[in-house]
Amino acid sequence: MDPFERSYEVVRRVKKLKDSLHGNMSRLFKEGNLTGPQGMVVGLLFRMGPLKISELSQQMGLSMSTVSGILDRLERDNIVYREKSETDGRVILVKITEEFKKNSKHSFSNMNHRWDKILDLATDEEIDRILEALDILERLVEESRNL
Amino acid sequence: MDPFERSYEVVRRVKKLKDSLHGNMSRLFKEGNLTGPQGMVVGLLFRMGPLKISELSQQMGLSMSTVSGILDRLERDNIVYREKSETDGRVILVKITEEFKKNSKHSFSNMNHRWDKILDLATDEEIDRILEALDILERLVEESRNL
DNA sequence: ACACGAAGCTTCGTATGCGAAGTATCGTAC
DNA sequence: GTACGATACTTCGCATACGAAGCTTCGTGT
Repeated sequence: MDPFERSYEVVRRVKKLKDSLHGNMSRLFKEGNLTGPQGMVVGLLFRMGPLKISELSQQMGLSMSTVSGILDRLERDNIVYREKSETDGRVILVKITEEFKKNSKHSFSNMNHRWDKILDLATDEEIDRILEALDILERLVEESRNL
Repeated sequence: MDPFERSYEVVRRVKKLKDSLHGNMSRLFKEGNLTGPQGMVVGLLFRMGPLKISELSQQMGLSMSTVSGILDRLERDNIVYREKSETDGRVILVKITEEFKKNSKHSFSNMNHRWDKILDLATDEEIDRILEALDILERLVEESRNL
């Protein structure tokens, strides 16, 4: 395989992998009429309690402006709401509405549980190999930035 | 690490990796005022000659509707153009404009060359480990679809 | 007190990205 | 030769996604 093909092959596979993970997540959350990112927000809030926008942004690896848009739609559908922090007027705390909490806590934790299972299918050794390979790839991409 | 953390860790890392690759590509192409996907289209056309929309779609792992939009913008900027196939009226052939070819062929092949180099930094053994890990992950995601 | 940079969000413009529905053309069965 | 399913694209509606610019609030220095 020449370098061109090899590079594209890896990029394609990484993309496909990310798509599969994303698609998997989306499919899980779809039962609750949530998209992947929306489900991730709600999952984080269920698990960690109220979060700042910046914390959500950091946890999800997305820019604040993107998170802001996702929250707009979640708020529109009455799933979460924004609340100004009392201690710092700049900060917005995102919380799950009581209504959604009441209606969806059970089914949602169920979804999350199934999501957790995804990697349970792997042996510890396989997990190690995966993380190692991700390390290598990350390093390569990092190094290549200086070419 | 509990299962939740482990799953999210892998997802985050895969996403970060895909972002790095994508960002790297975008940075390279930015010199020619092209976004990542746009650069990929032009790169494929330079390398393989005129292509059908469906072929581009398949090569890039994107839906036809997405490719169609990318082509709209490339056409707007006079970088590529659509041409109806003579043998099959349904088929559209995408070609690079002479203008862009003349102005950008050199710098573009330069970009592509640097892109090729990204994985040259890896040893063959590392490449093998990467592809193996990607295999494992793909298999896991595939299997977990039936949970 | 007040000026002023920094921090936290939102808004805006643009580019992806997808699936569903629509359009045009091709092949084929009849 | 014509009806009709299949194929190749486009269009539409929506949800991400980002960076740049704007707004408000906080801290700090004076």
